[in-house]
Amino acid sequence: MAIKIDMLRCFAVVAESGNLADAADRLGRTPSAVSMMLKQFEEHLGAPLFESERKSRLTALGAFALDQATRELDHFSRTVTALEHFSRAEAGFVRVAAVPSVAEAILPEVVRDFLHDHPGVHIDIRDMDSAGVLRELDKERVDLGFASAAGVGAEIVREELFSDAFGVVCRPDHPLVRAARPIAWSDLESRFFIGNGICRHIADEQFQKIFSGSRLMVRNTTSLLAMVRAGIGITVLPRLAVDPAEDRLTFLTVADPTARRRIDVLRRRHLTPTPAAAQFEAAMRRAAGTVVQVPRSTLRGGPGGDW
Amino acid sequence: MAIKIDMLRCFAVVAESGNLADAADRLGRTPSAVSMMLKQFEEHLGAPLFESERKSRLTALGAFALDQATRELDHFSRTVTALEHFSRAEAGFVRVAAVPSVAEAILPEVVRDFLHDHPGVHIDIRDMDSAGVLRELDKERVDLGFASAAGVGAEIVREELFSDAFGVVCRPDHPLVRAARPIAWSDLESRFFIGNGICRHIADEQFQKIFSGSRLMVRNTTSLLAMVRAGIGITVLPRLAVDPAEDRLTFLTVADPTARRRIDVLRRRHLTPTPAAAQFEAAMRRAAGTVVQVPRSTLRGGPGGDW
DNA sequence: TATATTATTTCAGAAAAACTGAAATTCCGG
DNA sequence: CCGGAATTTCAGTTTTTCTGAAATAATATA
Repeated sequence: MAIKIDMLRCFAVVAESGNLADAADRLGRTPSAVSMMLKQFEEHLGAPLFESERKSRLTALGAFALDQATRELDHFSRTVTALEHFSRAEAGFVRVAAVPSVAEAILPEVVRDFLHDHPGVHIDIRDMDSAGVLRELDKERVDLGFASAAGVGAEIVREELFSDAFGVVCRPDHPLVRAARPIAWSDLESRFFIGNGICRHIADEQFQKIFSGSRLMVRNTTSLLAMVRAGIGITVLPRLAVDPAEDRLTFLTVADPTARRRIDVLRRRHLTPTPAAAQFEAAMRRAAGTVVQVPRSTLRGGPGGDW
Repeated sequence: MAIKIDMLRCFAVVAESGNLADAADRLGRTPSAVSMMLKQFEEHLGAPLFESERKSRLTALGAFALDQATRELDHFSRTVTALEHFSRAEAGFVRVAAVPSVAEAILPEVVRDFLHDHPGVHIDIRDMDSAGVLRELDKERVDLGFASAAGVGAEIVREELFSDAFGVVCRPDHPLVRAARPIAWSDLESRFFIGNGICRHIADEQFQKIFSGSRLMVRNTTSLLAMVRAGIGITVLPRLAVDPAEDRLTFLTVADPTARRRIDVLRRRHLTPTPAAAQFEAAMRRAAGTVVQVPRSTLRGGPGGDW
């Protein structure tokens, strides 16, 4: 019979206890089981480990074996806990690519809690546009992507994380605010509309006419919102792209129910995520259910944008 | 079920083989046994180790586990071989105390062969008188003693290793050589007898008279033999105290059959020797049987000396 | 796209290993 | 030398692991 970890453990406990009965107690076995295991170990080595039948004094071999066994058991338990921690996502590495609005609106909270719950995990986050997210994923440079990806390749799996409605963003003193009802696209016709990258994908024809007629196009959200705050005009963005705590801006619901931006979780197909990544994805899903105070999308495979 | 070394070994072999069948072959098991063991391991970790059912690509957890398992298996095998080597005395340490004649006549050869046969073993040898050997043994500063120890304490076990006859040592041109027959103690009466520490213990009364009447006493063998070579006189020593290759000296058998010096192997009682020490003792016994060309002692518990 | 081929898993029973409780043995102190 | 305590042995039981056959899944082939 080959030497097993259990033999070493058994021997070490007996050697430390100084007698069989206590050792058996500590091991949760009967003394006879312990005795037999010890005998096996001695038979394997071909020499006695203890001076006499009373297991109090070690032979030279016993002393050497105790030292070796102690080291081995320690090493083994480190290995096991390392494996367990990794598989329970208490250790590991998660690389995330996300579009800015996710990175700014949802990730911070999720990451804070996740780091707290999984002390050994490192997280790497990059924000970029949807195409970039797909590219990173494709090159296996990230484990998880959060983006609005309409057409993804066969190698990428896409699952909806959440969707948020588009709405009109304007100053609180803007005339539209007084309407106190969902805004129709036609309401925007007479207004100064600032175009942006994301609303380009809203399907509605009427809106598209307004969009293509806009005289100002700003691609960066921060700049875009600064323009709106300055009273230059209004724009249309998904809910999450605008900080709700920003009181110099108002987000107005639009009447068109199809105007939603959908964010997917993206993963490489046939590539099991690290346990840490799987846990992170789960945390993101939970957050998407609570943080986003909007109904889930009724629009499948719809358009999206890079916020 | 707890993680076992066998699980790690199984997993590592499969991961390296890239498929079950080959791995099962290498492990000497059927694929089904390997499959089940792998399943157990995965269940313990709670996550898959391989990407698909074909065990070719590892998941992130699998890669991590392979790394850990490889290290662990390596460590484990080192531990096992260390234990096995130690118990087979291929490694270890033997501390020996011996009286000079043993240290000079028998030990060199035994040590040479032993070191050759047991590459990992270290040997420490000290020569001293019998009392010193007992003292070292008592303090557990040596594993093995070779000495003539008449009265030993209860804590020391004594077993005869060999005995050699006392004889007369003189120059080849000494008149006694011409006698060509065993020397009687009476033959020494008219000779210049050089006393030494060991022959003090020869029981014979006639000899004791000669001994006590000697005008020169030399306690160190080397000096003693130098005196004999110089023609100052003759002495009486055990066979092994005189190098047979020394042609400037002759060793003459004495008639008294009880005049033997007995060398014992000494060990501490209730202290199992290290495997290395046990092996060394065995080697000494073999050597005592062949190197010493004298019949075994017929004298039990008899006197001895410090050579 | 169906089919043949190969690889893996599942299942049930067999074999091996480990365990238990009782009895026997050994050891140690008085 | 005896009595109690500790340990070992023994026989039977439980647990674990293994095997071989059949089922299932994946891949290659026609």
